[in-house]
Amino acid sequence: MPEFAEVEYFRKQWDPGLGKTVLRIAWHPQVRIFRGIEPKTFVRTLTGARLISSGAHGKQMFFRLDRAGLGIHLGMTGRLFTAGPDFSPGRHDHLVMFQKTHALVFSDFRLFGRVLFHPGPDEPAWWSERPPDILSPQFTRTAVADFLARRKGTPVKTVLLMQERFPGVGNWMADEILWRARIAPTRRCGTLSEQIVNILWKETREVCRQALRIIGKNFADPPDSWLFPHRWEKGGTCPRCGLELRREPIGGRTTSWCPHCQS
DNA sequence: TCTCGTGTTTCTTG
DNA sequence: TCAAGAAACACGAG
Repeated sequence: MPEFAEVEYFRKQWDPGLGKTVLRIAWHPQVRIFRGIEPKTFVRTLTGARLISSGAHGKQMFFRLDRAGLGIHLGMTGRLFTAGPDFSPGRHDHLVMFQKTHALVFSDFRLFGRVLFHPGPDEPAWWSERPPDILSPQFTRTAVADFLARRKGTPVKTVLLMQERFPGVGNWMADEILWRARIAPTRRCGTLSEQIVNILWKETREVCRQALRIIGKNFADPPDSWLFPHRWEKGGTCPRCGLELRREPIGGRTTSWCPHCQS
């Protein structure tokens, strides 16, 4: 579920814990989302640490504590929420940080999520070396054009899912962007004209901007004028031309698009 | 019982 | 060395 705007929504769910100390943690150390983390250091460092701030970049979140950095990726089914201090963790609640007034919970039943841990107050490389945010001035049309030019033979849908250039774009956002830009998801990057690449760049930013406004705030669904509400409906139709949408796997992901509008 | 999936990593092939 | 595609991961929902 979580892409760009949803990640921002989940990041804020731990806001009630900002400025407060972690009294104890409960976790499932054997679960694969914690791979690479040394259990003793993890528990010792987090216990007694204070949550300072949080940030989201693409699908990656970063929680800064006064003596450690905690990275969370939600994978397919991860979510963050806040519960009362007497919260009792369920089977899929793999990390709970208990504070005096709240419990900060990371839950993920499919275990495609990932927790990254960095003991120490400095920024770890996996956070400081992130690529330019799509809504930042560094996300230029030239950068996008260069990236596509190096992947001439790849379907454009597949390229939009590459996090090193399009951080935060996931399956539904990629489909939404291509639908707006009227580009068929199967098109190879090498066949896109400069003008089409410019439209793609512009719509990428536009979908991110609007998703953040609509979904990032309170997890509201995008309006009927978007492809989003129609993409999973059986016999779903294009909100622009009314003809039936096509659904097929492209680059290993289920893709919904309008063969009439997109070419 | 069987298929599918709003993601990433790793392996294989070219 | 790099690009492209496919498999693997885990489990609930329909």
